[in-house]
Amino acid sequence: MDKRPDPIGFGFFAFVKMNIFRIKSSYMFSKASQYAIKAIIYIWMKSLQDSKAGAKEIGSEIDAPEAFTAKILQQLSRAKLIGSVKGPNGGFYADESHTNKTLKDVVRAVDGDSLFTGCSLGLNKCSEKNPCPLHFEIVGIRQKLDQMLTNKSIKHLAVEVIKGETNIKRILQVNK
Amino acid sequence: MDKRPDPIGFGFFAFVKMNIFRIKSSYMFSKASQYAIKAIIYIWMKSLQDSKAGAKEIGSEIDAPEAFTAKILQQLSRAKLIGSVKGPNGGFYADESHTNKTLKDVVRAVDGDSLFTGCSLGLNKCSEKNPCPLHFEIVGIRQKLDQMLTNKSIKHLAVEVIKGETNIKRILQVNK
DNA sequence: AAATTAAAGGATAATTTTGTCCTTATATGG
DNA sequence: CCATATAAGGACAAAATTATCCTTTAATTT
Ligand code: FES
Ligand code: FES
Repeated sequence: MDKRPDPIGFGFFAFVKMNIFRIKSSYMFSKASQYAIKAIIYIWMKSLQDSKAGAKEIGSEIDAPEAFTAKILQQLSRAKLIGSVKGPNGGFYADESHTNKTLKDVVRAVDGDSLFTGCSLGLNKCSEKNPCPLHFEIVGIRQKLDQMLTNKSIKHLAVEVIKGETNIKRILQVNK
Repeated sequence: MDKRPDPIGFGFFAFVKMNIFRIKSSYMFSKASQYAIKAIIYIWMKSLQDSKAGAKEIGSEIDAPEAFTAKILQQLSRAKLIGSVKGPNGGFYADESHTNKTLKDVVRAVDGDSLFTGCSLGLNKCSEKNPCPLHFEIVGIRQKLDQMLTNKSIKHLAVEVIKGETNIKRILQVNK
């Protein structure tokens, strides 16, 4: 039976033995993937306006650390999800040759595909034959996520950001 | 190793300057949450058979490191998602007072609720008014996940494992 | 009451992910 | 060809997550 100090009556002691357990923040995508998605959308935005984007600019425009963003851009470039040019007026870009690349490609390039194919509860293998307790529920959800990441055109998402319908950057604390 | 097809056809150059970047493994849930989910299901299994489970046993039965599992069990216990008794014949258990606890409670107890309420692309706040490019697609998926984690009875999941319909432990490499 | 058992908790280590900095390679413009 | 700008890459640092070990607390059994 839990006999820890009553936070009201013994608030001081409660404070002393406060959070031993850190609060984590888990999301669907790793930070690297989040940055990658925002970066590639931004690159498409620039490319639609016939210009390239440098790593520094991208990092600052998507609220991501610049050097880390540069690493991620390398990965995207090596995976041929974007193009890159060195030197003056160089930078990252996307063109027709990249139009059929999907957000799923992006996520897989930086996170691998455990999100799509691994067992949600960490069994060594996701299997219909030996399903984990969440398997049949998770596969449906995962499939929806998969479809979304393959069907949504990155270019189109970029257009929406250009139109101001969606944001790629930290929301300012203006609204209530 | 992820070696996705290179549509242009110069993949072998890519091979030369192989993976500087580590492959990560991102899942929907953190490892801590995965262990927590499997642990609470196991505890229910034991409780349905009128016995308690110790941290060591639980760790070994769900293929999780024992000491780490013990930490997670502490969190579940403090969040009152399970009960615990010290001393001989002690251990962790679940009873009627825990029947209305959900897997969502479990995930939130160990991972917080950024998975449910945070922006999938890491904007400081998920908002309909200032949505990120994935917002309207993600909310649907997230809601499905949320519903699943609140509606599936943990007790019932335990019954399924008891019946052998699902697994909580590493799948053996026997099947093909 | 004493011995025993198991959870609670603290400290710390290992690993992974995230982030920084600096050097090297290379394309561009002059 | 030379200077410059920018991506590529390597090495390293910081932070977060995962993992281990040991001490303390509290039940239970004898
Ligand atoms: S077996 Fe766990 S998600 Fe498929
Ligand atoms: S604003 Fe990004 S998920 Fe809602």
